Amino acid sequence: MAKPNYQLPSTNRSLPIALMRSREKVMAPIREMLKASGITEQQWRVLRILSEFGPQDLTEVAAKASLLMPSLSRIIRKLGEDELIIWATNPEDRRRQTVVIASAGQQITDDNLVLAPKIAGDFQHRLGADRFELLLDLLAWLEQKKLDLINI
Amino acid sequence: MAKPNYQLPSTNRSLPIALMRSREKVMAPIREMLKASGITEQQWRVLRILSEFGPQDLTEVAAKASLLMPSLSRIIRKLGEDELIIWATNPEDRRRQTVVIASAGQQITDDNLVLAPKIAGDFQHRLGADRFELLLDLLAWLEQKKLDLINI
DNA sequence: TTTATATTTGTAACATGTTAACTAAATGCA
DNA sequence: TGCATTTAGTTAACATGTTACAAATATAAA
Repeated sequence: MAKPNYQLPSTNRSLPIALMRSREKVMAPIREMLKASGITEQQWRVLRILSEFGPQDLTEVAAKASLLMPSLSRIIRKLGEDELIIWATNPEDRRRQTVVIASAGQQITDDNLVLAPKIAGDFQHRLGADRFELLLDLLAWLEQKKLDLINI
Repeated sequence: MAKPNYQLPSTNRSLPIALMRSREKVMAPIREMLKASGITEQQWRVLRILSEFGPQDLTEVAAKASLLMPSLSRIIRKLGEDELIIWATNPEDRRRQTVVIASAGQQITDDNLVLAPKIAGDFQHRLGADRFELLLDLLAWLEQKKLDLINI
């Protein structure tokens, strides 16, 4: 057993942990809302993207939903089994799977679109519109540069 | 098949998605670093907390690491199998499991504490110290109030 | 003391995150 | 054309996230 080192930096102002905790807080009411429809947060993201951007291939969905392909692959299979989406091989490039939202999926999307903006709006109201936009900008900056470990 | 509704709000300025993407970017180099030690991000959080705050019960670790108990339960079992931690029933309250970092776990913690602050520092430098602090403050504000769905 | 309740942890079941390996199809090029 | 390379997607394996439920222990109330 090692003697603990009490000199470490505190986790309290850790950016990764702060991002994770904030995300939990933001997602909690959304998950609560989606429970009534029997879908998960990720399934909701996929349905919303199909509803907003129309039929598209899996790689496009993955990019827009920030899902890795293996996750999306399972999600699409589940959504297909539940008949919330329809998907088929693209005849012009038979590697591609083109996905379309089905009526049951559109219904779930419509149902939740009443409440979803109100939840988002509550967080916006909590911070104030200006600070809310500032937060989104700061988060976007984090993504801009590609981190190179060698140059740290 | 439903006709897609193209009137939906864009996902581009969605706070949950922005938080998730930022977190991915921030964690990527940390995961890269930890790969050399053969531990995951969550295992690293647990080790770091045990190193920083000393021996403590599982519930305390879960709160500090923002892990749910079922996840922590599995992580602790794995860390124990790998002999990175030691844990035992608290004799004063035999429901409690008190966990202590082991020497191998302390070694991993020490190894990574050279690089971890540099990775964090890179993001801080990317935003500038002031904006970095502002970001942490904004994230903290998100968590402050408890959201009540009924009052939205 | 006995019963009821609360607390701490564990387990199960299912969904997703992550990396690696793989298949099939399309593309680039000698 | 023939063949290597690239691209799109799937599958496998393991770890974690999430909810629900169960078990053990401690504490409060009757």
